[in-house]
Amino acid sequence: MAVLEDRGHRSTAPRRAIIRFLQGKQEGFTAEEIGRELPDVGRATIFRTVKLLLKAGVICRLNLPDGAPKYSLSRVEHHHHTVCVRCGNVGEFRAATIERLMRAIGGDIPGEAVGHRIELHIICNQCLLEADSR
Amino acid sequence: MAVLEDRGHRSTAPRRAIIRFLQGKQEGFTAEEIGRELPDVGRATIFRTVKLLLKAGVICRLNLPDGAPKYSLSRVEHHHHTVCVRCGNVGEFRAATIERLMRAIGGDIPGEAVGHRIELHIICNQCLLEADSR
DNA sequence: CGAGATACCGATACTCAGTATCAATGAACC
DNA sequence: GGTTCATTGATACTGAGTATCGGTATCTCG
Ligand SMILES: [Zn+2]
Ligand SMILES: [Zn+2]
Ligand SMILES: [Zn+2]
Ligand SMILES: [Zn+2]
Repeated sequence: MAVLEDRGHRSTAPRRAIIRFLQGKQEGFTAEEIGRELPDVGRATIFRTVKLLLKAGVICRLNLPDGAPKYSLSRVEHHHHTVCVRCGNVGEFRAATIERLMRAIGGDIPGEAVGHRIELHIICNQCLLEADSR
Repeated sequence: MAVLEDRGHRSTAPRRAIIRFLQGKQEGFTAEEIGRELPDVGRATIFRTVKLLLKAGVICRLNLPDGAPKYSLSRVEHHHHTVCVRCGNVGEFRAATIERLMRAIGGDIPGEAVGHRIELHIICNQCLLEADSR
């Protein structure tokens, strides 16, 4: 995980700490959450590093309808997100059919298509279970 | 456009002003933009009314990667947005194929699909023209 | 290794979108 | 017209993110 070095950035203790932290995380996390777990790292540095990692494509940001944006390790190249509307947990999915369809729609629309972003809103299995058992 | 009255809200001067303003708008607009055009309406009231109109389905919010969220009159029932990555202008589109596909994908994914949100990132014709003429 | 250039750091103060509070107002209903 | 209570605007606040800046650590090169 020498993404930053590869891009000409320095390897520093705060950056290593942040990268190590988010490698462990399976779910999405907020910037504030990183700060809580790494109290020795300054707030500004957290936002700076998150921005670097975004640009490097290591993580992706998810702007949810309310609440702070969530970040998540991006495990595969191009992908989209599932978001549980109850608990806010974030997952990833990929579907070649979508990509093909979005390319087709891009052709039908005035202007030049350059990308897209898709969110699938779900109620995750865990939340379904909790709802049942109540 | 008696959306608010229909939902049991009162018809007040600020609310009428805001609704009149955004009926004229073809493109997306920000909350701050409303305030600039309606300086007599208090800031809090603008946000309050925007929230009401969101809940009523009259407008929709678009959380762009950076910058303030944009709102736009929602002209048709269920739709998705095109966003120009240069100028930020917002459009709407609909495609039955997408809806069918998203339903199918929802079935393949753990949890219960309850909705989705799709953004098509484009460079709009106007921005393409400007780029050419330079 | 040692020195110099400079990227990076944390603390702090700031911006900007949105929200809570609250006294005053004015719709709605009779 | 009078009562009620939703709504208003001013103001103060929150919370995410950014600018600034003096000090520090990393890199590079000799
Ligand atoms: Zn992702
Ligand atoms: Zn895609
Ligand atoms: Zn819309
Ligand atoms: Zn454009």
